[in-house]
Amino acid sequence: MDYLKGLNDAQYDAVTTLEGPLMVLAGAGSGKTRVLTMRIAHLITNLVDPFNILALTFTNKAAKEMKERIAKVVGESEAKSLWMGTFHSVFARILRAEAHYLGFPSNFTIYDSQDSLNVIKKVMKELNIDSDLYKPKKVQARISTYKNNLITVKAYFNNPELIEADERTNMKHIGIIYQKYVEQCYRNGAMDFDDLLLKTNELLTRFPEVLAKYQDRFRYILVDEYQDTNHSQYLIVKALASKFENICVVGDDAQSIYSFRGANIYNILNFKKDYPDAKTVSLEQNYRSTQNIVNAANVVISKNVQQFKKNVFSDNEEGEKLKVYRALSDADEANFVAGNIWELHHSQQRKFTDFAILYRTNSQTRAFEDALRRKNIPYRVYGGLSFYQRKEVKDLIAYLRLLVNENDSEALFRVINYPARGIGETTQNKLIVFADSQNISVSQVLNNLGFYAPQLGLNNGILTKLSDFWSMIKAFQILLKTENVYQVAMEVAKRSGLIKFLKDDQTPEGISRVENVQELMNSMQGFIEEQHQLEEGDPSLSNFLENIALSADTQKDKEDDGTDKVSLMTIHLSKGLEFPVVHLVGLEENLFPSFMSSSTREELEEERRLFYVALTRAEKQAFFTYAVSRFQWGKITDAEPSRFLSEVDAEYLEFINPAVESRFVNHSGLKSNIFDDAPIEARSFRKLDPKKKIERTDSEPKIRKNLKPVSTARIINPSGESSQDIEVGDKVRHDRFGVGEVIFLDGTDPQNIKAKVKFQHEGEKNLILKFAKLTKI
DNA sequence: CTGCTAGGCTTTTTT
DNA sequence: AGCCTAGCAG
Repeated sequence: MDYLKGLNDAQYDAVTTLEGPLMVLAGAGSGKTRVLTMRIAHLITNLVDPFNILALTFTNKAAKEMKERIAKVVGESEAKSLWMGTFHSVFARILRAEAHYLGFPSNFTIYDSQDSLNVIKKVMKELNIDSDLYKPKKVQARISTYKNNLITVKAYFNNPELIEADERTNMKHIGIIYQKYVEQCYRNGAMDFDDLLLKTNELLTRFPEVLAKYQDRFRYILVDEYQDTNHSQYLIVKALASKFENICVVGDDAQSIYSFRGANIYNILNFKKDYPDAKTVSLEQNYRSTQNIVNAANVVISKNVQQFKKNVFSDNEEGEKLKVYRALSDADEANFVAGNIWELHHSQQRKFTDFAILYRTNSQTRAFEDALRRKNIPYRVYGGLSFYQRKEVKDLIAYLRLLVNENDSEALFRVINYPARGIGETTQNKLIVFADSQNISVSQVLNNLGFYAPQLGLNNGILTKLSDFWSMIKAFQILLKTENVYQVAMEVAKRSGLIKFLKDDQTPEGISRVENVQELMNSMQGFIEEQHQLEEGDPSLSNFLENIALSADTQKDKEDDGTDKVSLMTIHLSKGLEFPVVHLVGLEENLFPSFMSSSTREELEEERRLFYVALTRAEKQAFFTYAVSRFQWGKITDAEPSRFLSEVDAEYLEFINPAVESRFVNHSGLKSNIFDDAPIEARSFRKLDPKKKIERTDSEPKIRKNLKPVSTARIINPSGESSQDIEVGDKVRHDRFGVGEVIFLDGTDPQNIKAKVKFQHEGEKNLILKFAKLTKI
């Protein structure tokens, strides 16, 4: 039982309490993951069959990592039969097995948010509902909320309060949209993310024999990140655990950051009510961070009204103060961060993997990518628009989805005229209207085209095109019976004309689209190999599709080649991770806290928890940055520092721009005075004479002027202006290729000079001077 | 039916 | 800045 050594008392308690309900309140950095893994390992060494253990995590990544760690303790073969994964993936699997109970095909398609939004838009169009009044995104959010609270269409229409509420907000058609949307999904043989939970609930409630089966199977249940479960998930867990009550939930109310998708913090706050006999263990010692970091985080989170009393502390060194950098622009901010990383990489011999750049929104990524690239710092962006959400990738996937589930009309109409084959909107609408009128799916119409043709009102030319398209799909389906996923996809890409269509576009974007499709093919081959290695591997197309529907991070894993890279990600994605040095950037009002979340106390508290999560990722050092103005939404916007900065006690902070520090200390109560918008040169004068503040607005145009060079000067190349005279023999630096020497120049037209450069690591390259971003060194 | 352009609109976080 | 749509020419 080596693994029990080195646990503190609370951890030991949590690991060894195997029976009965248990709630582990795990403060940030308190060894939560360790406790969870050890607990599972302990169950298995105490002869609990892994087959009877269900562990629900928040991300697939967390599941994968935990499984690997467990395998190290109890061995590969034992770990294999564990059920571990996200709610969505675990219950998708169960739903496939039991789909017939619910009248769904077992090969149902899983719609991601994008797909479901498309369906909602179409439904609204059919209903002739003004999408200006009913923002599809809002409608989608509303429907999602209903589903997550188990309010089915029927329940909705039986609940006058809900209907009234929607009427009050001028959305009285929500109900009918909801209904049509659900019907359409059903007809398409598709479930959206929320359905995976909702239908599981339906399955367990309506069919006691199914419930009994899974209750017996999952005798020991563990739920990680319990504070982020929604009502629907809560009910599933409760139902499954109700027989044996061996349920262990782990979480931290201070880190609940997903209420926007229905997470209900009361699930954890009320655990004791659900299980009066529940034992509670609090893990309060933070092993991760310095005292300064932990204390600063505590101060901020204490501003929240809604929380458990907890005393998270650190016995680590006091550590450095948290540094604050005030940037002039987003580009300046990014340059500072990149420079800082470079600095620390050298002065402290830190690896690049030691660094994380955390931001509130994905759109902030770009500036940092630019800055890092310019300094030749390797980095990796997590999240963002996933590979599988790219248009060209989704298009090919839509073909594949159609092969597996031909009722999926979302997929069908995505590809029926892509690449263009003369089946336009008019034709498509006729098909939809007709199929609707007969209450059948479009694929059924296409399957019996000859029979329905007279009623469709289409000319012979179009009918031929339709039947050609459909026989192509049918041929693919037959192929699927004998060939593997990769071969089928290849055939689809070729025969559908997709590849040719993409290849015709020789712009850089077009080329990268082809590469992305290639990449998708590669990932299929990877998938096949992987599945063959697994004992119960399933290399089928439907399994492939399920994998990519439920894991936004499949492409991340692939990129995870263990090389030394700086991590860039949203704060949400950083939950559960830790880094020696964290840069928390974009600390500005309306960005963080988000302008979408500053209206109610609840929203603001969630933003504050988000800040808490971000800060507690840091082990040794934390840097805060904010920009005084930011290029965003197509224009330069002035920004004020985030309120969270002023919520951190000054004793934990150190300002890197000295002028700002004195201001901060002097007027720490008056936010508008703490940070000002003036350019640096002006600042030193003003500091002495506060009266000059009146001129503040006058100085704004100046900032703009000053700003531009900062953000663009280094991106835009001296385009042929020959302002940068590069000659043979010069030492130069290139963004991507590093340092090299110019060995040959060719051409007289200044717009078209070619340079042959021998790079230290990359060898010789021919570059067009105009485009290559070469800097003389 | 397709392909192009100009103009309008909306900007969070994710399984 | 990017995405989507409407409108128009071929």
